[in-house]
Amino acid sequence: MQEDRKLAVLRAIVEDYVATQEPVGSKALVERHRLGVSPATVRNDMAALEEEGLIAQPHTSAGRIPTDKGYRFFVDRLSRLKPLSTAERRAIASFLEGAHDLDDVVRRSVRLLAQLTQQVAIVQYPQLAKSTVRHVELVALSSTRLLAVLILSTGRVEQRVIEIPADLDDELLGDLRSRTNRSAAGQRIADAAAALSTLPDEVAPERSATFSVVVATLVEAMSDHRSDERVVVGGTANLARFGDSFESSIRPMLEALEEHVVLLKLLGEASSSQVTVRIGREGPYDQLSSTSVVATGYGADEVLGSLGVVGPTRMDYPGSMAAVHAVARYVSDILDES
Amino acid sequence: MQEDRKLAVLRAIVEDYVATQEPVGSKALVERHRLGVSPATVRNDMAALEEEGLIAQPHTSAGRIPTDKGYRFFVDRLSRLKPLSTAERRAIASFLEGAHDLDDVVRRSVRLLAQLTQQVAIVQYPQLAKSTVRHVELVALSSTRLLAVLILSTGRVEQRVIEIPADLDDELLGDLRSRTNRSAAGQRIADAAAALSTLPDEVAPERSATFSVVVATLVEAMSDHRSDERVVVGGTANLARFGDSFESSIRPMLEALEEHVVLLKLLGEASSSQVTVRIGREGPYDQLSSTSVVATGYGADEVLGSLGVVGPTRMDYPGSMAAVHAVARYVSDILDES
DNA sequence: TATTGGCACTCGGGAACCGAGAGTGCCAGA
DNA sequence: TCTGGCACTCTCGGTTCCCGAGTGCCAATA
Repeated sequence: MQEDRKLAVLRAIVEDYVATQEPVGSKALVERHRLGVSPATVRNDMAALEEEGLIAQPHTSAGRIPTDKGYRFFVDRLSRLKPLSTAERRAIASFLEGAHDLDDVVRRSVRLLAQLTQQVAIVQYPQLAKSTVRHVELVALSSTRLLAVLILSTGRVEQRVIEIPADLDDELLGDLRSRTNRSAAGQRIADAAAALSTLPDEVAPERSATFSVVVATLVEAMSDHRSDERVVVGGTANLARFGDSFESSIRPMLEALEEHVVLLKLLGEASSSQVTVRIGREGPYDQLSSTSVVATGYGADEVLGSLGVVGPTRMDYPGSMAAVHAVARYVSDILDES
Repeated sequence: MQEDRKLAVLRAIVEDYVATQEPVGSKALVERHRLGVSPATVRNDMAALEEEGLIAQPHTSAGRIPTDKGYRFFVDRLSRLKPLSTAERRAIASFLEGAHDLDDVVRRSVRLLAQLTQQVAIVQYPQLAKSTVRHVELVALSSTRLLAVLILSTGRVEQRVIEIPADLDDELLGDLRSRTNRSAAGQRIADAAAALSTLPDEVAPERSATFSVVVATLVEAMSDHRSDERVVVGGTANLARFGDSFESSIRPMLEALEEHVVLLKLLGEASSSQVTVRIGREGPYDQLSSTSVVATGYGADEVLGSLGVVGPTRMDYPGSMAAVHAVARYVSDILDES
């Protein structure tokens, strides 16, 4: 038995099953793919593949379907790179071009990814910790209330309303503005927080309290881990195309999609800038046993956040990986230049 | 035949059907509700109600289910106000309390609404047109690029990157800042846009071009209708509880939920501050023939945006209406005070 | 006149049944 | 090592059949 033909059979099974969503039999296989051997031979190969746990049959008189392990093998060793068509590239570029806002970029990316892959797309907002502070703006709301706006390099904007223990006047406000900006602007979040913390000690005693409150709020905003949980989900309607059983597949997906923390974990496993794939039960989530995640990090120099798609294990891995990769690159570029 | 008993029967049918999701028969009805009459009598009433088109039977040997018209009647005339429990009120308050951001408020509201009603919740961002400008901030990115940040009273923040036709220096930047703020700050969006438009004519000729570009971008940002389409959806997982047929009910819902424009239309029909209900085919959307929308506007003095829930026609109207109403009030309060 | 018990009738849905067809494993021969 | 042949297995779709819930109608009754 030839080893490479056996692998060709595995590849053919994966491709056919992904395309048709039906168990594929030996006869259909030799007809569709020019394997140059008879169905009986293929059957032998299949038996061997099943022995190795790469494929399985749902019931005795049915064709074979790939197992998680089979998909994994396919992804790691068999899948050929599927370059995007120029039309697709153009679509990506033009789709993301008009974005003038971080929110815009994120929302468009999700949409785009969902459309390209025909699956559920997830995009995480750039993580706070990876940003630098671009500007701190303080706007007086009343004589004792202040709106602090934190503008970050990634385009994120955080705001907080602050109650001030003293009456605001223009001079105090100006002082707050210039000192906070001098400490924070241009710094990475962590450094900015550190620099800000020393501010209250550096000003006149009667202003120390006010500075303390403002600085505390800013620092809190900078280290708010909850806002790192921000993700956007799109293409949920593609769940409908799964054709899969509702109970076993779609319901848990919907539930997981609501749980942003779970999603982040799914994405987060893939925080490098390489495209990573989680297949079926490979993760710790039992309910998602029949779904796979294709994800990657984005960001020009360092990884700012992750994005990816979620779909049934039976999905077009090469296509999804290519799309995820391409979108991540475009997003990285956009964030870098703005 | 007593008219009011007939209506009691209708109410009982609606309540039972909503609770059990199964056609309700005459016998079950007299057992569960103390109607004080025999099943036969109820059957007569049912026949009359069916005659009037308020209920129907899915097939001959089944119980009755309410028609859209029946639900409408129930909502308009029969439903008793269902005040929220104090526990629920407390939950709302504490849930929304910690929000320090418009984004936060919106996201928490969706979640809350979805949780309270066990349905899909939709919250629209406050409309731009209804806001006033709180502050315009301009941050230099490089010597020819500028980040404009528009801070609005509702807490919305819009930003744009602007290419400047001249070199930026601190003095020019200061001039831009003070003039734009003098024109725009405190004004309603429409007025601010108008006031800004005259700016380029008021400055020294060599600055006019720069002012033009900045003003144009600001005005564009203020009148960007696309960003009025912003809505957030939550509780999609509750779709799974419909138990309803997937194809006929859930798929179109998922598709509609992706189409934010459609959602806005659904909400928008209800732009007053009263809770309005759209039942089944009452809207122009054929695919959503078996879903209802309970929505209302929020905002303290005027309506800033809408929020509501979407669910199967067979839903708990009194409960949903109460929840929508309550959440809208809380959101209004929060937006008002911040 | 409104209500009620009785009764025949309808019809959906689940259980049981059955046959066709796809696919397999195995074996003997090339 | 591959292939053709063959007996075997099991799912799936269609059909039939029966049970029971629920109805409509009617005659009797308060």
